[in-house]
Amino acid sequence: MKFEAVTIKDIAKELGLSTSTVSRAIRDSYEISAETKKLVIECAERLHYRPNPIALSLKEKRSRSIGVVVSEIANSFFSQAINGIESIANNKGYNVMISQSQESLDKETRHINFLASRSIDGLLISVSSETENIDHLMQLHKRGLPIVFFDRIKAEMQTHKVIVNNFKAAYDATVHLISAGYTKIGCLANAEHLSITHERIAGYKQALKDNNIAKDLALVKICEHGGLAFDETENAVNDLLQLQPDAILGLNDKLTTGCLKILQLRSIKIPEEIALVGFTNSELSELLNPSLTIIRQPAFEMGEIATSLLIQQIESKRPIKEFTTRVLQTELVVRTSSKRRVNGH
Amino acid sequence: MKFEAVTIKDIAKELGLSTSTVSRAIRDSYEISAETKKLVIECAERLHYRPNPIALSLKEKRSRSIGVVVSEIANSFFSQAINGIESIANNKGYNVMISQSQESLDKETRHINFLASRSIDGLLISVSSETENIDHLMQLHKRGLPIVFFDRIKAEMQTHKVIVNNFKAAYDATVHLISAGYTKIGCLANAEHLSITHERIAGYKQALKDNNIAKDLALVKICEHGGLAFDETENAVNDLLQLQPDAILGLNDKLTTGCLKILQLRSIKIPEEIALVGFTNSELSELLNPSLTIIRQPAFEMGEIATSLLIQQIESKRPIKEFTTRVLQTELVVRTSSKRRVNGH
DNA sequence: CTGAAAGCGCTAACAC
DNA sequence: GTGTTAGCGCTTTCAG
Repeated sequence: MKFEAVTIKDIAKELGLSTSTVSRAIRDSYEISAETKKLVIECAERLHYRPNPIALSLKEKRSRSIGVVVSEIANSFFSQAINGIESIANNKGYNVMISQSQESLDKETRHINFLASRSIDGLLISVSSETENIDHLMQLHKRGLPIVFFDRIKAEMQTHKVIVNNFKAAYDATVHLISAGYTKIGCLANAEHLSITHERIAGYKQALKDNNIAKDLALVKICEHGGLAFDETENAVNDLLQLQPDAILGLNDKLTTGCLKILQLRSIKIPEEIALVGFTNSELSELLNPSLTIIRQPAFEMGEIATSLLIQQIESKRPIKEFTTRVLQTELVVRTSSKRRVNGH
Repeated sequence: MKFEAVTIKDIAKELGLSTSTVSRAIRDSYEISAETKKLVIECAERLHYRPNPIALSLKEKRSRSIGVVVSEIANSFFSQAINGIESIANNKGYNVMISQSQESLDKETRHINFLASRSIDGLLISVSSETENIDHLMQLHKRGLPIVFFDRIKAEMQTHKVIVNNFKAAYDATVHLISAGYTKIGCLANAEHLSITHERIAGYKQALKDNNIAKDLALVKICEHGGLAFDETENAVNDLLQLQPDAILGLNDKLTTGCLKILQLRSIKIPEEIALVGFTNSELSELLNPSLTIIRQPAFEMGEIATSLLIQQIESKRPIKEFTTRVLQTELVVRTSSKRRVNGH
């Protein structure tokens, strides 16, 4: 059940040439006569010859492919980012190998090692919500694997990073809620050690402070699994509801939609009884019931930029010492779910 | 900027052994003394040695990895299927390489060739909506690459296939609409030559026939891009609306949600003015406005089954001659968007 | 029990 | 202009 490819050797045998001649002819080397070239090319076509990149990788220690690790491809933010990644990568002749950590450090580690050992030329990663320690990345990085972080970054590592202004995004969303008349604003966040989590929580808190609203720490609920475990989200929302907030801010995609679902299940009217605003890139957000006020990230663009930086680093002759952190802006799209509150209710 | 991995050679040098001894020690060969083994293992750990699968692939002509090609990972059906694929594959020690064709034959072909040349052991594919001719697949298949189709299959190729009962799914959905009082049912379909398209259209037509509703061919609108090009969908829906249907059946995910969006834009009330039912696996379908009546496919399970069949074929000693086509059942989830019609309107 | 050597597909000195 | 050879990392005869 093995599948045997045509090799350079087959062509050589067929034509009574040496493998090196064939190799050179195929790569259009100046040392080969036009005649031989024609012969070789013709024969290669006839036999459906395809160069074996595995052999190439072995030899050249590079593969013109880059690896991507995200927590979940079903997440619209990540699938859009991946599209951005592919658009640049393909454009520059790189292939993209995608894998998902499912928010598990173990899976993340396994995928990264797999990718690294398949001799990818570089890695794009948004770490899992379990990833506190990044030894698994550090090791590869020290050995020279170019790595670019996007979205969920780790400060410890000296590399290029592409993020959004999470602080401002959460700040603006919170201010929007406040100015729409909401004052007791709950917050659903994922794992605490993630960069995006504390930046977003910080923005939320600052907005409360700037508007003289006493911050109540109980109103911030952490979901370690970032919404992937529905039970956890449900408990968090239920706990939050005990405190009778008049609005909820979802700090990521799955938490926001999960919250919406729970509120619907409990027949809680949005925004009459409680307002809902959240981070999400889902194209369905405006079609939801009610249409959702969201913070949208420039996912596609983030993918593009991260990939450009990565490829630039891969192709640079000298080791790069100066690393940039690109910070993009988010967009607040106001819809029904955070409609201005009429007084009293 | 190259990243040098620790090789068996480094260990050999470190310990003053030959590479073959190290190789055998690492693979726990009976020929190696316990002492040497301990030494080698210890040293390998210390240097963070990882075997190089590229070298292995080159040698063994297999890689314990399988390739997956789908049209779009952002599609909930496919992302769920991929989760099913990964669950089985990882379980059996295989890695999964995912790529998306974006409904483009060209991209599909490039990805497949890339995967094949990376010496994947097998391929799982749901073809793009542009894929009529499958020479690119046939070639690899003839040379012995195990291929399993799922979802969008091609009859020409003798392989395992995993699909749902598309005919019945569309039939049942149409009957449901009819019995809810809708009689002029429009239909949004993707590229005509796709297996899923004609099976679903056939089911739709049969349901009309069985209920003595004259079928009006104009009510079936084809979208070549399967909903990926919003303009195309918009034109199709607008054309359809000219004919004043009282219900629309969306034959895939993007077409269904695209249609919902257009109806909302035009402030057409669902289901009062027009009912909407469609194929989708999105977890948001019940949260939409209105909550959507859907046909849900067992995506995860399809991924699992397809992967089991593929791995079984990969690991089979003798070439497989008998191929199965597994047909799973879909589920019709009735919600508000196809609520029973009150007479007159 | 361990080492030397060949070979997987390909490229790149180095010959001639 | 073309052939020979070594080597990328690893396994696997075949010798010792």
